Amino acid sequence: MTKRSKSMQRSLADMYRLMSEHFGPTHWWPGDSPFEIAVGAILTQNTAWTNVERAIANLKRAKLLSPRKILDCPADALEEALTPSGYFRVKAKRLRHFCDYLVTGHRGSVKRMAQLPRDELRAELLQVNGIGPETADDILLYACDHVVFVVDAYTRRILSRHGLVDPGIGYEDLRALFERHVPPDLRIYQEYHGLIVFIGKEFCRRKPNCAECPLHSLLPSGRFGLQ
DNA sequence: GACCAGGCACATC
DNA sequence: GATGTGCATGGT
Repeated sequence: MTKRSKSMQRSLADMYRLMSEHFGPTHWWPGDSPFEIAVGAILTQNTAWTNVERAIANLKRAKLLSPRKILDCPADALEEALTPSGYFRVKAKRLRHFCDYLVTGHRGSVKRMAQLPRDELRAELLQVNGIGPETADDILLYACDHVVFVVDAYTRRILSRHGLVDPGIGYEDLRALFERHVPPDLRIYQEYHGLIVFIGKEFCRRKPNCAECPLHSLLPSGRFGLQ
């Protein structure tokens, strides 16, 4: 292992420890079933989680939280339920595409779908219109218990602000970086992403609050205040 | 009232 | 292959 690689390994371990000490266990991702988790992954695309919660509550109230119910229900009823999560027309379509895939390919069962090997399932999910790399990895990690590192806007922002990666690093490169340097453990990967979301929301939005951030001590000297 | 949020597909160059 | 644009709501 190269010196550079060891240093990255240490930085990512420090990051996890600091976040973990600050927040304790996050038990991320919320959801009563694997299917609900997958639905949340689609609905949270470019959207605040609070808005997603309302939409999921609507789906539950309308008894629509199952793949076949979603496929059977009229488009406008589905869109109405999804309204609070924003982009409701796009998301209604994306949800249908996913449900169609699930019913056609896996008899409507996320559990059955999860039996596929990780990379095979990932490739299948990426073929579904409306599921990109982050959504696919959310579903793999939290709904299917596959060990995969989820990269999101916060992950890229936090690592680049700490000088660990180039801000323009691509999704797959950043995922590979984590998977090379963090030992593959399901609970740790689930927690790691959850902690990044917590940190991101609290300290690392467009107007970052680095002074209060538990990761402050990891900032390379001279970078503080340059965000 | 402007700006922003855990993306993604599609058009255009 | 990079870059731009539409999609929509609710919080700050």
